[in-house]
Amino acid sequence: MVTTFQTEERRAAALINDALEALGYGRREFDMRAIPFTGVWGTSASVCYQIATEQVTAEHAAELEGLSKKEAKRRTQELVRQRAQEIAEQVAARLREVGGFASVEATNGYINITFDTDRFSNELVRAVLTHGKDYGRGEPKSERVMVEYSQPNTHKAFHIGHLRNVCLGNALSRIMRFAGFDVLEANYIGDIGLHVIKTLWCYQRFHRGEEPPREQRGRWLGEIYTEADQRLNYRQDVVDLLNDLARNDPAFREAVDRMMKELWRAHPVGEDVAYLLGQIAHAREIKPDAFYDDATIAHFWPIVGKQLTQMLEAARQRPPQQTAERAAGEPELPTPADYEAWLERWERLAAHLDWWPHVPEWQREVRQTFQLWETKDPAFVALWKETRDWSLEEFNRIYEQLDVHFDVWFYESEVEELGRQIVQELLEKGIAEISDGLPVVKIDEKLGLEKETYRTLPILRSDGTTLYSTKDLALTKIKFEQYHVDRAIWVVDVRQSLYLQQIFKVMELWGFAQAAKCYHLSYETVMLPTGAMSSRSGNVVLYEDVADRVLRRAREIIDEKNPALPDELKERIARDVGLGSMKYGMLMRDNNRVLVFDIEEALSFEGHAAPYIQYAHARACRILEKVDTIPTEGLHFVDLTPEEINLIQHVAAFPSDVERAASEYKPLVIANYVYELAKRFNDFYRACPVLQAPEPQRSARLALVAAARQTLVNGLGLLGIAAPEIM
RNA sequence: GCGCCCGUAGCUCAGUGGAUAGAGCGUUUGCCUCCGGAGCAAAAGGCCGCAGGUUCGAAUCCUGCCGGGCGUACCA
Repeated sequence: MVTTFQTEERRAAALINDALEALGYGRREFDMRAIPFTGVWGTSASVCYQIATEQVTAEHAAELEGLSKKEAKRRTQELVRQRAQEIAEQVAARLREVGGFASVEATNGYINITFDTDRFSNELVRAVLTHGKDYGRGEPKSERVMVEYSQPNTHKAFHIGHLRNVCLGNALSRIMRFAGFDVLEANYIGDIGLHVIKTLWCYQRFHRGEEPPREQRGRWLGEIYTEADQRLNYRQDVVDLLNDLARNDPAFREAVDRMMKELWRAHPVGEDVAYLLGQIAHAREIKPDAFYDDATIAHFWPIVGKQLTQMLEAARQRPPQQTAERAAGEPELPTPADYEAWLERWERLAAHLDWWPHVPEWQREVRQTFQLWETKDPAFVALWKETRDWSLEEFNRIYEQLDVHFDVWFYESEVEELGRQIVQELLEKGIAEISDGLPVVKIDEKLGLEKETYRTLPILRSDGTTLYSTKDLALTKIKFEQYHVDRAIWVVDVRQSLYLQQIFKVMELWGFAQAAKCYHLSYETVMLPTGAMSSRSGNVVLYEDVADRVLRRAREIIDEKNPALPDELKERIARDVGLGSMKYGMLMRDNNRVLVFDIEEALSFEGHAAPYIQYAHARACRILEKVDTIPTEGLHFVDLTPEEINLIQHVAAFPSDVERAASEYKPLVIANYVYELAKRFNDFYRACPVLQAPEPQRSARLALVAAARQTLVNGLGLLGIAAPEIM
């Protein structure tokens, strides 16, 4: 959408160029920028600096030659600044003759042009009110874009980390569509793979016949997955803790003799005692399969626990270590908090010492279960389908709540076969080769790169089962060939960054021109104040739990602020405000920054958050509902206050920010925009009475309120956030 | 080793090579007889990690270093 504001900016640039030419400086390429001062609506050019620099360096070459580098620099700066101002004054004088601008001034070497606010405000307000929900929409573009996002795994929990993905992907889709692209929103469900096999193994082995609570079957399945993972990794987890202790705590290493004596008394298996003694004393890695006796760890564990408790006590007694006191090179001693964390891990593992002997057998069983899938065992496939639906039901409930709707649903299970065929094709074409017994693409080699950049991508397991890459190659081919996608976007965690670059390069090697327009919108991990989320350690925050709390809190506040509203309306507002707050929290932070999710912050509806913006909207609605019609013609925007100008200016900037958000794939641009707009509206609201203002001011302000309200709605809409009229 | 990301106010973070680096939270002090106080105003708080370089001009671009995170062939 080209606004009159932008047209006027271009006209100004053209006239400046005419003036430069007439003054003998020649035409230049330069951008116009908004004047950065508050309460002024206009555009500025810094082109005079360009010209001044050229002239100064030419005219003062001899003088500058004789100076030291530093002095020359300072002198140039001084001369350029003066000259830029002189040129700006000449240009300004000429532009004033041409006329058509409210004012033209030369300040600090810039040419500042202010707009005829009366005329442009009239045009702006009329444009916003006639276009309505389409204000800011871009010209239709012929390109088809597919945004693949969400990609949840069935049989696993949907946690707060998944929310960041959904919010980003959905907002990006809305923005791209609004900017004029033909957008397809695609979901890609991870309904098969090792995690599904593990879950189903654990279900069959330990939970068959249990009836999960109906509404929570998806979540229940996620718990089974966690349990499966804990069981299968049990030995490794135990050994990891011992290794961490031996590596990071000298006191633990020093205690090894005493601990081993105790272990020997309880469980005299010489080889194991000797092994533990040697590895711990020298902080060498303990391996989970190096034990002779399955019961050794069970006997050793209480001893470790006792030692940890003692060390925690000792650490608490110890005065806090001063960094200065510590000799150089000496490692930092563990803090009480370290010991508490270790003890927590110790306790969790202590609860399942009976698992240790079974781990190898369980791992075998999982491999057998994988075979049931590979051979499409009917009973197993039926179980898979049934449990898969439990998860999908939960996902759909969440998408419904978030107002997220996909045009295309892909499933990993549906691209396995095509993936295998593709591996064959790539092998035949010589793009892939067998290395160490499995098909891989040696990308750097194929591209002729000397430095390692894309490395090697395995595309099938050596046992013939499919990998994520096998399926992704197939899926990407489908996107290109069946959906005719010109530009494919993946919204995926940053940790898969190299992996996706590899996929793009393989598509390129394979001959797909669209590979050049593949884009990975990566985002950093969502962490908890307690650290990284990990389903195995149980440190996860589930989406539905957070949503429940946030919506309940929103409801409490509405009950407080607006007790008279009908129940149904209150419920709807609570949903709009609560969900808006959650979504905004996910979008207001740059995507390549780690996001620490703090529930307390999510429950606060004050300050820089969605409710602030929604509140500005509700205030605007309060004003507008008190008049019958919004005047749009012949308004008088004269003697404007700075608050009015700032608001008008920002409303006018919406279309170009939409464009920028789309071209940079950055929903954050809109998140910032909409907050700033609300802020400026609140400033205006305080400073400028509307209903009590005398005519013609009253009409102009009413129209401005209506325009700002509409722009708030449009901007929030791009983030998937509703704008309730009352809250 | 190599590669990517982050480092800005006490904390959490915005910031498109341009003019005086901004918000929120927290702290202190004010503002509801006035379109809704989920709001507003004021104060305090900054070697924009460090050092060079490019430029008329650098928080922004380039190089090196320091600190933190992540990735690096059969997990997804």
